[in-house]
Order: sequence, then C-alpha cells, then structure tokens
Amino acid sequence: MNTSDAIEILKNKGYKTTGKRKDILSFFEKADGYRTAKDLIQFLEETYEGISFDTIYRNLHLYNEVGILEATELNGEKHFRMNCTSHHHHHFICKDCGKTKEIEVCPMDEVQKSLVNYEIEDHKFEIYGLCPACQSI
Amino acid sequence: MNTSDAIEILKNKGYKTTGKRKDILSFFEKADGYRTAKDLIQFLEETYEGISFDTIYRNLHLYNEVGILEATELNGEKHFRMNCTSHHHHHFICKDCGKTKEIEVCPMDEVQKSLVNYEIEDHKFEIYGLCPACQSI
DNA sequence: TTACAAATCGTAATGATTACGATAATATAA
DNA sequence: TTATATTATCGTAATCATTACGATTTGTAA
Repeated sequence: MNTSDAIEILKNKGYKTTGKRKDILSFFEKADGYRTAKDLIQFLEETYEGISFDTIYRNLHLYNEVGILEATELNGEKHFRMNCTSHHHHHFICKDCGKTKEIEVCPMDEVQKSLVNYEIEDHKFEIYGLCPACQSI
Repeated sequence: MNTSDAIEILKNKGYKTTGKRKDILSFFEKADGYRTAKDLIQFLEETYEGISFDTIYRNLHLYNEVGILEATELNGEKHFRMNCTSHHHHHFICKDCGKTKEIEVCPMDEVQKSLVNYEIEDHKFEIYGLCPACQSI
C-alpha cells in the first residue's frame, strides 16, 4: 500500500483529504516499518507546530480501522505500519529500528486441526530481534 | 508450575515468603489462564483491603522476571498466567474468559531458514478467539 | 459561494502502571 | 528466642500513553 492508494480508500469511504492526513500517510510510506504515535508527532511537529493529540490518535485509529495501517504492541506502546494487502504473511520486527521483513510461513492451517470446537477470530505470529543493519551498531 | 514450585524458586533466589505472595500464586494457579493486574487486585482486596498497587505490580514484575509468570498484551492491558515450564509451546487464548489451550505447533525452525543474518531474540505466536464454553453464552 | 458535515485545536480527563519515603514483616545468626 | 539486617508493603503521588470534548476551522458538494 502507498499514499495514493490510501487516499483513494479514504475518499471512497467519504473521509476528507487534508494536508495532515496526506503527511501522515507519507510518513508511514517512507518509514517501511513500525512507528509509534510519538514518532509521528515528532515528524508532524516539524510542519505543524502544536498539532493536537486528537488529530494524531484519531487518524491512527481511523487508518487502522479502514485497513491502511496495521498495529502491534511493543513495550507497552502501540506501533503502526503501512498495511501490506497483497497476501497473508507475518513479520520479523527489528527491536531497534522497527523495520520489518516478511515471513511467508504461516502455521494456521495445521493449528486449526487441533482446535476443533474453538472459534478462531485472529492470530499473531511475530519474530523479534535485530536486523543485519542494526547488529553492527 | 504450581504454587509450591514457585515458592521454592523465590526462596532459592533469596526472596521472602509472605502471605500476599502465596495468595497471588494460588490465584494464578487456580486461574488456569490469563488474568490482569485488575483481576488480581479485585481478588486480593477480599482478604487484604486497601492493598497497595506497589505490591501488586512489584510482584507481578518479579514473578515474570524469575519465570513464574508469563505475560502477554491484550487490548492495552498486560495479562499474566502461570508459566508452563515443561516444554516450548504456544497458546490459544479465549478472549472472553482468558483460559488457554496449548498449541504444540511452532514454526520457528522453518522460519529461521529465511532469516540468515538476522539476530532472533524472541517470537510470539498466539491464537485468539472463543473457547467452546464461551461460545454458547 | 454557501452551507454543512467533518476535521482539528487546545486542553482536560482517564486508566494502567511506576515511583518513593516511611513503616512493617521476615529470615538469619548469635 | 531475640536482635538485626534486609526485604516487603503501605499510602499516595507522579508518569505516560491514550482518550475525550466543546469550540473553531476547513473541505466538499450543491
């Protein structure tokens, strides 16, 4: 997903296009990994001094709801990244820089066999560590 | 892991045994699934009216550190359960009652092949949904 | 260009968790 | 068993991320 895809989604759902919304999208497009609300605030402060928390969190929440962003929880903070809609997969997440690498393995087919009578709603499979670039630092 | 195993661990590490510590352990032993700090406070208030947050969170943190409890994050709150030390496995977690079912499948061996040069520190594989008992309610 | 719904602002409130100085309780050694 | 050192707990305030809200501004469609 990129910024213009995302704007298209918002328009189709009747949400308005604003400068802040576009900048939030390009921030995540450029980020290519997980970022926190704080990271986003810091970025937007450069352009929009004194931007409201309301704007930050409302839009993060909205983007997550319409599938533009996906979220995960790391050290007590929510982290967000551009959603990869292409196909189902999981991520290696670098604890240092937040960048991700796609993992194609998903064990859910096999797991379901051992969960008859259980109603599966969701699953999470994430690998944490240091990416090659962050190991040398 | 049960309460007496856990007390043994604490003793061996030089931590003192108190009534509250024992009660916290038996709470989690009885629970057989994930519980929040709030759940624990509610339980302990019955016996120890006005128990301090400090006691709750300090002990949860300690038990997690020494491997008595394991933790996960669900809807913005930390959830804790007795650690199953026997062997490596993952969990189905019921969103309603917090009870868990062990999943023996772990795809990490296979995943590692696609992560050469990545330093893997940790991984999480959890399945969420409703257990048979909670579906009928 | 107008009008109205939606977005943002500025700031206060919330909720989970952490922190801390004072006090109490436990374990150990005499 | 008693003294003593160390650890645990208390009571409460502080912190941190996130949510909420009335007032104001802005985008969009007619």
